[in-house]
Amino acid sequence: MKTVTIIFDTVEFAKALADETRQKIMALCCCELLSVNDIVDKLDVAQPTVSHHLKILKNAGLVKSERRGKQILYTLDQKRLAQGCCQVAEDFAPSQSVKMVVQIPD
Amino acid sequence: MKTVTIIFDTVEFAKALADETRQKIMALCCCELLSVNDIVDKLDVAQPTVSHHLKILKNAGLVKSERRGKQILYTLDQKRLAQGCCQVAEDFAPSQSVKMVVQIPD
DNA sequence: TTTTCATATCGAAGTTTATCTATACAATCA
DNA sequence: TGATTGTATAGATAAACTTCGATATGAAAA
Repeated sequence: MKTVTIIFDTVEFAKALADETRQKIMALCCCELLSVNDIVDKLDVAQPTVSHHLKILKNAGLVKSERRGKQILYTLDQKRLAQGCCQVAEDFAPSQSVKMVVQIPD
Repeated sequence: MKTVTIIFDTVEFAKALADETRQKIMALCCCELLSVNDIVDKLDVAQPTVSHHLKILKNAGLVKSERRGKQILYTLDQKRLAQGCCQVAEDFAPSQSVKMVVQIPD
């Protein structure tokens, strides 16, 4: 069985998650591509605030982005998020086996 | 199959994890009972700082404590930590199935 | 090219957080 | 009881973070 270990900075990972607005953004762009303004429209915060949070999520590797015309579309990297969760569990709860059970290939 | 859903405040959970000193404390008392001074001795921070972080971890449900004489022993609640990780993955990465595969009963 | 639209960056204000020293509290020991 | 030991709390300070308005940047449209 081949095992690939992903190196994660668990502090940066946790910090990226540790904000209510960021969690709302993550929930919004969890399963779809959204522009910055799409997110602004659905939250009660200003556009620079959303950009700021997206940057933090991006630096932590939790969102991917692509330009489409004038817009930049963001989406949550679910796989990476799940990997981060698994690593935290592995690092701190080794007696509890937490795994990504089913991973549907692209 | 009986399923028990644990209600977790994922923001509080992530905030509890989002500090380097707290992650060090978690790693230390992950698999054993340690007194506050045990932890102080192994880290380069003052005793009140350790108490402060233990309180945050306790409020998040991530550590359990018990008094033994003058000391108070702390240990990480691995199960709860693993549950928190699973819930974050479930909430934000529903396409990735993250489960506690094996859970050894007490 | 100029204008418009979408996003990023800057700088400031207010809040939260981490850390320390000093001190209070709680349990044991003499 | 009084002293000692271990932990928690209080208060202060500095750093980090969130948020905003203003503005810069970059791409597309006129």
